[in-house]
Amino acid sequence: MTSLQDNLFKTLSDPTRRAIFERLCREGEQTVGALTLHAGVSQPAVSKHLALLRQAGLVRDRHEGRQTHYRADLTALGPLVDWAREMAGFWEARFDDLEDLLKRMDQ
Amino acid sequence: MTSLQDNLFKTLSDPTRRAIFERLCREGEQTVGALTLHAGVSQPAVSKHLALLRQAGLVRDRHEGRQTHYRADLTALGPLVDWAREMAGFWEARFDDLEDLLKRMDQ
DNA sequence: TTTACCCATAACTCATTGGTTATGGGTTTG
DNA sequence: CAAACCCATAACCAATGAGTTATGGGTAAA
Repeated sequence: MTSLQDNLFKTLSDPTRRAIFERLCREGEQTVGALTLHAGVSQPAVSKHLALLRQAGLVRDRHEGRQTHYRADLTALGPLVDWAREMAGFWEARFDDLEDLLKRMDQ
Repeated sequence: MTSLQDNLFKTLSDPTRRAIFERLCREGEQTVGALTLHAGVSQPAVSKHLALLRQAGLVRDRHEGRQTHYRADLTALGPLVDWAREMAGFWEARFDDLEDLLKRMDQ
């Protein structure tokens, strides 16, 4: 019964972890060390966050020598957007005044 | 420092709570009692979930006699969708930068 | 080879939180 | 008025999880 959204929401609900993901989105591939410099927590903490992000499919890792490079995988956000769209769909079927949200989602 | 997304992700990360929200999206306004029937947890648990959903702006309540009606407010999902779009935007921007750079290197 | 470095895992602590039962305020019903 | 009902809050408990320090495996550097 554990849905796809479960892992995504849980994984992104922690601010530190989400910040790591955001940084990977903004600045592209980063090593664990580089991420640790700006994370505000210890290196093991960063490693654990990265492991969870990887388990959720939000990042991929690449080993090069003694360092590991991580990069964001945006396609994993699909189910999240789909979920929001589905919820909006149910809602829109009943009422009609959220043009605002739908516009932002449809673009 | 606590962003808008913080509350949204945290609030939606619990499966029971998200199921309550989804039900309100699907079936419209519901009383606490009706929600409790399908929530699989006790009535106080449902009340606490609803309080958190309300705090996140995801639901609104309406008092009528001795029962309280809750309904979903989808506009609260806006920041979540915006965030996903922003992340995808960063990703595309980097990609464009790369293409731009490669193009300049070619000539 | 020895040393230094990068990262992941283990072991543990502490705070958070989702669950429970108990209870009370407010509202209908008998 | 009395009783039943709906919901929210209080108080408590157990599990989860995010953080730490310690450590080890693997790779580059001296």
